[in-house]
Amino acid sequence: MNWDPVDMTVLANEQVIDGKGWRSGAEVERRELTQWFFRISDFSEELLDALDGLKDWPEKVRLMQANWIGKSRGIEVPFHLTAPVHGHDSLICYSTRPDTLRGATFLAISADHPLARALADADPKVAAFAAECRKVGTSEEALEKAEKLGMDTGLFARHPIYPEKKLPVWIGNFVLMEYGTGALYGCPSHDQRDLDFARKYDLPVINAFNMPGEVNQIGTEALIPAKDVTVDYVDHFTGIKLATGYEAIEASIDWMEARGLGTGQTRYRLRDWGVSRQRYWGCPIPVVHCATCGVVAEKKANLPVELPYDVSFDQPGNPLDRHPTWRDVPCPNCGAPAKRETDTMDTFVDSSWYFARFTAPHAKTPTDKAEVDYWMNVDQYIGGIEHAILHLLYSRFFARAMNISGHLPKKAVEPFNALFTQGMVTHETYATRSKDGRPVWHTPDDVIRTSEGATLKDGTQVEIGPVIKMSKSKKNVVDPMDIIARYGADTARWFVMSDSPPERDVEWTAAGADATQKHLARVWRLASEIAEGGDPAQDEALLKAAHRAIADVTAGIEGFAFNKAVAKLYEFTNAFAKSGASAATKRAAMRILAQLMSPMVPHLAEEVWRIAGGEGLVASAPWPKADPAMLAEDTVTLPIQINGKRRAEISVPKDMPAAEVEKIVLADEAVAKALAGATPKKLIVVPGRIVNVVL
RNA sequence: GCCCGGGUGGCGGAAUGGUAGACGCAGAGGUCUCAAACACCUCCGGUGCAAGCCGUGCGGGUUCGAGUCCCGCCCCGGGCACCA
Repeated sequence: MNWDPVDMTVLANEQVIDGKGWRSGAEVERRELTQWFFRISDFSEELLDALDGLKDWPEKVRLMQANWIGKSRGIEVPFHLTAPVHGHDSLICYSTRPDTLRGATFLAISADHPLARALADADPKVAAFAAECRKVGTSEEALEKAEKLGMDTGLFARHPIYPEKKLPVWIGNFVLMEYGTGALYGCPSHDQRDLDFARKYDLPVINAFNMPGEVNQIGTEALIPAKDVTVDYVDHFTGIKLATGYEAIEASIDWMEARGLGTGQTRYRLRDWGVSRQRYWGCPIPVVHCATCGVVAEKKANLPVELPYDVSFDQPGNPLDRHPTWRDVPCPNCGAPAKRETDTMDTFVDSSWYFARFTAPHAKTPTDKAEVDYWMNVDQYIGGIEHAILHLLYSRFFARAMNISGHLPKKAVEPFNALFTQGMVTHETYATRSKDGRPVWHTPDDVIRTSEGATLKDGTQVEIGPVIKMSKSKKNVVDPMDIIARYGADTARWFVMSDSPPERDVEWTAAGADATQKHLARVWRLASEIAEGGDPAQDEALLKAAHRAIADVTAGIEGFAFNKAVAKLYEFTNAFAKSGASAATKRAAMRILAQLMSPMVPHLAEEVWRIAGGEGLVASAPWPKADPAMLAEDTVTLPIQINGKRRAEISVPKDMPAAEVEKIVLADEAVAKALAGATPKKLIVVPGRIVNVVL
């Protein structure tokens, strides 16, 4: 945990700025606490495998989750110390690249490794270095970006394959106790981090392989080809010469296992889910600590344990720790005075199953069997991309756990059938400064923005900040109610849908809302002004446009491409406005337009539907179906390219044979001119698409 | 640092490897009007009198043809396990 030694409190990663506490400014330390975990790691393989079945999830989200779970094939190799130290006679190193063992030139252990701790107890210099290591925050980002530091322990271990080689043992701040075994062997030639470390501390660099036909001199860049690339191994212990990384890794594991030098392992990067929070806001952990019985689960009859209401937040730390009447309870087992667990659960716990609770929000039990059976799964889940990993992975885990505990049916272990990740709405930020220099944020409503800058209404200058996602804390929010109040809900909805694809971030602007209203007024006018008479010869063209619109708008809506659906509605409206078709056909076309618009502008659509002669409500009319016969085109326009550049175009019947198209192309003026009597080298006709003449 | 996205006119954006810029906004010109508003029409990537040339973040490559595929970069955003 991040520990603020001045405020005596645990800090979130977000509250650690440049290694210092956000309030106290004190240097933050990494501390270990006894904590509660959910054993999500038991589900690593299952959560990974099941990703393949999530057909209606974005590929990128499945990829991110797969990488997060991080399945890897590797080996545990004991390196024997030249002499036992503090009861340790070997260091077990984990590596995913056992094929590079030849290049191992040092060992590195985490500052939290048992051996490092034993050394620290005995040597203040090691203790000081370990303390230095712990000053780096707990986030993976902080650890990765921190300068790589090491301390030579003076110990040596023998190389398991080349026992004459003695490798120095270092403590490294980049070695994580949480991953692998907390110890690794450094192979600088084929790992950038190891190489940086080796160059810094002047450790040897030995190639385990070269690119075929080369002898690679390693400078400051490690040689790291992809694992499916064939490389040339140097004196490999298995006898392998040319092999891919994958082949050599498997051969190396087999070879090591056969000689009892190591054990093949399948590991996952996914760590258990630490749910303990030293805070008030979170679900209490229903556990009591008893001096005689130990850790005891609260009785079912006493569940749920509720948070106390009379709490004060006037000092840092967890108010539950300072709340005796809530904290001090009898042991559920023996009845002796005992203490409640005062850690609460991560609020991700709540978001991991709220959708299941929503199926029976008043049930006395977490879920109601009949209701979850009926309502689950979620057909379409919509959320921001920032939830791609944590929330969505925890929910998948939780659903499995709830299935095992009988709270969810088997069908709901993947709770979200389809996922759509929408982008974020962003806006500039506006700030003035308080007396002590801290920013005071202002909402866009209170700011007068010109091309030169921005001021408050009283003329005070305002700093313009970056365009970032709308958030209450930065006050860069715009209330959609303002647009609704000014233009009505139909215009507001159409406007919001019309421009940006929903998966993309959008910088909010109200510019264009006026134009949207004009367009909707135009539709209303077109519907009201359908005059009797008209030319039946134009009916077919209008109906074709209508069916084209049905097909395109439907595809747009189903594909979450609302902006494209709106564009097609504009096209159809324009075609309608130009059409001189008969009144009956125009009314039929207008009814189709009303239906297609109804998801976005339901109120207007009902009115238009009515005046165009629609029966009942447009909302209850069945969605129109495009007639394939109406979508077919008889002639197509083919662009003609000469050497890949568009030079002319011809209009031909849709299924004209390629040979006939060729004749027409060769007779074309522009082509004849370019050819100047010669025959083309190549003539490519892509039916219905394009023609390319290669000279 | 690592993983995942994205980068196309003045702007939002469109484009199964096949006419780059659909559709909309903004802008320019015009018709109507005493005038304006509304509405309607035309133009609208850059450059050039024109033919043409250039153009989808940058540099290479594959292909008859690349915004789209491949390799190497740059920039922006999301995530990195205690922001949720």
